[in-house]
Amino acid sequence: MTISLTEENYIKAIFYKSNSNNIGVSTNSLSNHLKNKASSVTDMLKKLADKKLIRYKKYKGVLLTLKGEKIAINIIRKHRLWEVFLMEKLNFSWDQVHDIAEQLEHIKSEELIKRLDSFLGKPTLDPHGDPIPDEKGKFNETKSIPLNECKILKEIIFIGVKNHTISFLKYLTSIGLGIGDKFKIEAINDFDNSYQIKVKKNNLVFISNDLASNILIKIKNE
Amino acid sequence: MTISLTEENYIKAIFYKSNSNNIGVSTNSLSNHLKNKASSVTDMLKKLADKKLIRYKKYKGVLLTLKGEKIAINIIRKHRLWEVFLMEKLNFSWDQVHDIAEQLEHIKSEELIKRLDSFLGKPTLDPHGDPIPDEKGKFNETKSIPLNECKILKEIIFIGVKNHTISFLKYLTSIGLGIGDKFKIEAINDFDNSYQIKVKKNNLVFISNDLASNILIKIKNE
DNA sequence: ATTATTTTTTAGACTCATCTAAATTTATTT
DNA sequence: AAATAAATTTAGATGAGTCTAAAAAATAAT
Ligand SMILES: [Mn+2]
Ligand SMILES: [Mn+2]
Ligand SMILES: [Mn+2]
Ligand SMILES: [Mn+2]
Repeated sequence: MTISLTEENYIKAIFYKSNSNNIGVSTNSLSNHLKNKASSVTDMLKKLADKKLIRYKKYKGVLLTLKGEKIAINIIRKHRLWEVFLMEKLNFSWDQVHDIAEQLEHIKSEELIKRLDSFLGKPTLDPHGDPIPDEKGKFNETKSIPLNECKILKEIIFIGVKNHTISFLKYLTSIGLGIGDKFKIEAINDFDNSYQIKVKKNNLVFISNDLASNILIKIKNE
Repeated sequence: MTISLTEENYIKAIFYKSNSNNIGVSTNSLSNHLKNKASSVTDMLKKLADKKLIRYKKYKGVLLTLKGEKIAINIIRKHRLWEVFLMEKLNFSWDQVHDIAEQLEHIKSEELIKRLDSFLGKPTLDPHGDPIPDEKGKFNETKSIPLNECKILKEIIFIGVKNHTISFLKYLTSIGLGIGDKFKIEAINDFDNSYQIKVKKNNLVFISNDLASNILIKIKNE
């Protein structure tokens, strides 16, 4: 059975929109995510259900089958491995890799991915701190919290981003923040819940609560 | 103007079928090459002509415009760079790279190709000895002759293949022949125009005329 | 110069992925 | 419990890319 590029993108979208609860993904949320009309989504859901990649009940939302989930995870694996390649080998910046990986993730060759994985040293995290599932589809999730949930002045490690837009990533770069960096919360303004942090020897940086909610961290020594 | 993957494959096919003489490529030859029906080819030729990528006169065959040619050469450049990547960095063998490169050549990012080119050390030849056009589209052709045109017992350098099928490439590998190898013609059988050659310290290998016609060589010290 | 053959184009149909507009179902308010 | 609003599906249409069958043009053979 062959799966088209379009079908792959639907499968991936369903995976991303799936909650850990067993509640089905709604047609509208897929419609928004994929920027297709809801009626187009319905058409595709019927097709994916025929192929046993999803479980679909009219009006009731949709869930991936095991088969569908495997496909989704494999695409994500490919996407993130290519992102590592683009960053580590071709020196792209972390805000440039996603769009190109969106294309590369659809290249069909299991052997290619196996070799790419080895070539890159079997990385476990992509340039944005997201875990790369292994060949069997296992994610190695490191638990993190958004910076704005941290209410104490602590030493912090920056381990991921919730927002993946180019402008957000570029902004973080501009204030000297990269994945793995340690920084210190110097002050929390309890009026607007904004932060002042100090990255290495840089000056203090002001971070709005909105920004802080998209910065995923781990508290040092914990 | 965007060019679809399908259109790219037609443009590439037209480029490959173009003779150095200014004779148009026929509908049937494209039909054979692409394994599409002639009627489908005609449809696409109309579309490509509308986009000014080809010059097309009904019943008269087709020629690439300068614009079309540029696109064709760029696709070939991408294809061959990816082949080098697959072979040099991911250790694929020369018979495995083509099919994957057929997919990779359609990835759209000029920046990606620029960086890939640098990463690979700006190679000028692909794994099959074919020239890689530079950023400006210039090919650096090295002149070669098919082995079966060489009628004297000489020292030879193997510099390319005319046939790119997996089975042919695998066979060459099995007799110890790889691009750049030097070998000596030990005998030419004038009954069937077959060859006996000696690769390095290996035993003698018998090469049929048919095989020899697909082996591109350069005579050593000439 | 006709006739026959081959090549190419046209006509009409199909699948995939999408859309708009209308109908239907589900959820929310009164 | 109706009425209203929101979400979802159905119906019908479109463009890209393909196909088969038939018509037309170009070539080759008599
Ligand atoms: Mn990404
Ligand atoms: Mn990522
Ligand atoms: Mn190739
Ligand atoms: Mn090649």
